[in-house]
Amino acid sequence: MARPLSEKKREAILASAAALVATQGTGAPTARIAAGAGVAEGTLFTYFANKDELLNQLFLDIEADLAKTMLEAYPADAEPRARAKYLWDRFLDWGAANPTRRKALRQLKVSDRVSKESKKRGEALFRDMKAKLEETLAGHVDPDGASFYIGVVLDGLFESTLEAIAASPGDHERFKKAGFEVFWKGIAR
Amino acid sequence: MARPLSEKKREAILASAAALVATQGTGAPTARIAAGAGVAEGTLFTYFANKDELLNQLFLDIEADLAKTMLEAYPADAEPRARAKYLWDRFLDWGAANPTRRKALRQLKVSDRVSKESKKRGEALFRDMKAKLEETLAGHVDPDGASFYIGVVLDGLFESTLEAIAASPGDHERFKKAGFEVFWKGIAR
Amino acid sequence: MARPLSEKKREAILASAAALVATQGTGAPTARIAAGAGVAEGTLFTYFANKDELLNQLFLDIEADLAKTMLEAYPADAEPRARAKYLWDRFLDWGAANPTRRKALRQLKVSDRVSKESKKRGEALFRDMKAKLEETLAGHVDPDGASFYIGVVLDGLFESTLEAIAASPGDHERFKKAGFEVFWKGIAR
Amino acid sequence: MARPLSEKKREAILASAAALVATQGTGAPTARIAAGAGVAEGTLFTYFANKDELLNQLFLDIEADLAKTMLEAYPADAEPRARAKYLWDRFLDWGAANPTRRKALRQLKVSDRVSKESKKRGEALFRDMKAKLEETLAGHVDPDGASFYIGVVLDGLFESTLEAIAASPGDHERFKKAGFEVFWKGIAR
DNA sequence: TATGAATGAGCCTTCATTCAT
DNA sequence: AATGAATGAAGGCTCATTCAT
Repeated sequence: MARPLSEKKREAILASAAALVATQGTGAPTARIAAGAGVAEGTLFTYFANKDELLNQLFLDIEADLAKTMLEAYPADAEPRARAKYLWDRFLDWGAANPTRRKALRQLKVSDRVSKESKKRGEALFRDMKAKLEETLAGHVDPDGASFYIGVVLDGLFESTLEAIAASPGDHERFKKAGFEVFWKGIAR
Repeated sequence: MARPLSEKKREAILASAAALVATQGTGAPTARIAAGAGVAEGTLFTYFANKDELLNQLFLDIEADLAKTMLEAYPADAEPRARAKYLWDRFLDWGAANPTRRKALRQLKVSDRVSKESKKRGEALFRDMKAKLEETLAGHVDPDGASFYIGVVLDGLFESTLEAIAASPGDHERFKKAGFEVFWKGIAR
Repeated sequence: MARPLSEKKREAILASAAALVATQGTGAPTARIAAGAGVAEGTLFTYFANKDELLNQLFLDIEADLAKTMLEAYPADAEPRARAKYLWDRFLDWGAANPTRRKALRQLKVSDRVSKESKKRGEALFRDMKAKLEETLAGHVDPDGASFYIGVVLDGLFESTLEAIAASPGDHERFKKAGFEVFWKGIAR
Repeated sequence: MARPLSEKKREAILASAAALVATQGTGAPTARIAAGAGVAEGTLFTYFANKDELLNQLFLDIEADLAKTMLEAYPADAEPRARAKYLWDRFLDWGAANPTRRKALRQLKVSDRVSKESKKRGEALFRDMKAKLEETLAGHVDPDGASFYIGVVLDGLFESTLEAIAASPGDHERFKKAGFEVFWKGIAR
């Protein structure tokens, strides 16, 4: 190989794809994605075999980013509520700080161009976190349906709360706090 | 009139659109939608001026269906918890009974081809129901942020619970009940 | 036949066709022509077998109108110049009074949807007039190429002069007079 | 650059467009134009943003060609009649030599797909020529309405004469000469 | 490797014409 | 005869992907 693939370009393409998928959905043209990344149309295909691969990689890239963010500096020794609150806050702050990636993720989640395989790999990234959370909540939750609460409810509340924050940014802190309360009280035994 | 526009055909087109949008998103070809409805390609455009109008009408059609379902036979005289439970159950049963329309709605909600105007009109359909719910909950919820709880949280929990039911239909009743508990406890004062 | 074809409707269709062909060319949709005539889309086809026939009939209709206008009240006994001037003036006044039909005619003349047969029949309508004109000019024109002068030059000057009048209506009379002078002097022996 | 836009292809597309517009008008399908130029359907749109732009460029291309032809080797020192005759002959010879482009021009002139802006730019190409002609004719024409004579009459006679030549090619030289005589005598003071 | 012109399948939409009412 | 919904071929244009440079 004369020149190795440039990681910088790969990232630029993913970033451009995120921005366009966020606003236009998966129908965003590869030509426009390439232009947004400052590379030629054809170059996109030296980094991603085809559009579907780009979309799947983008999905995994965002999921990995989110998962990494959530587990960073996790206060393993704090009391349960504080640990849960920590995850919740990280979650929310990431969403508020990355509106584009969050919107792109929302589109990718409903697209059948993201394969089941990718979705499974995406979930796997959160497995560790979920395990930690389950541990944390062991003494707190209503045991009837614990995994349902954790996986699904949290996700739903997260999405909704971010939506509310996006619509009314001034209430960021208030919604963040209130949302957690709903979660905490809702799952209580 | 030579031949009146057939309500049956209009509905067939909307049904076909729902089915295809559910699986392929708003990129589903009009030709395929027409074929699915058993009409000629051109006929679609005598019922809907263009694809965007079809998509917007589909959105409103589904929202109206859902709103109507929820308010039918509302037990205005029951005690608060029962009234809230009634809405929750209707919501969920509709979703479980109409997986295609629900998936289509999910796609339409993240599409920018559905206009803000349509989204506003969609919300209006639920205004009455939300008013009823707020009344119902007046004595129960934490007054700090009641509207946030009701509008957003309910929606998020609903979506998540349906997702969970879709993934594991056997747990329909269990998830339905558990989801409501989260909601009810979560928002309690 | 239950009801005979209505001459009034036929004319309305031709008038609407003239207006639309004038501005949009022969690509004007039959549906729009029908609407402009106040009849249903399908009705157009009970009066004209198809679009080409409509276009050809329109062509002949306009040519016949023009031919008739020119020969009405022809001063057969006046002196040559006056007779020629008479034709010229009629020609021009018709054009100025019927800008829509004139523009439509211009479009139809360059369209291959008007058959050669129709064009021949159109010319035939002017044969008589041309004969009269040739007689009139017999003593005046340069005999070398008389028919060329009469048919072609007159037409060209006519078209150009009308164009000039359309662009600057205030100069109607001036252009009418000047145009004739060019013709008269130009063809002089 | 990967592959520069090929001037040869651009010209092939324009030539194919001229041929098809000449016979079928501006309704000629882009697919057929592309095929006639030996390129893929899509390629046409890398050279021209859309059909209207192709049509406008074609119009300007032909006008520029004609304008250039007329001013080449202009005998600025000859006597007035000779200079006028020179322009007339060039005009006519171009038309006779380029029947396709002339017919296409005729279609484009009556089409509303050629913008006013393009028509204005087309006229500008002849401004210089017209100025030269006016100078030439200064001592010859009837001063009352000189610009009317020159701009409009010449154009009309030109068009008519070419039409006559096209219909009867054997008379080319005769019509060329006769047409000029009409012009020269017609505009004389 | 990077570029962007070239390709042609596929999409949305229009429209002349037919036909049920 | 009149209507206008129904039809499907055709048109303009987009776009993922290929490939010459």
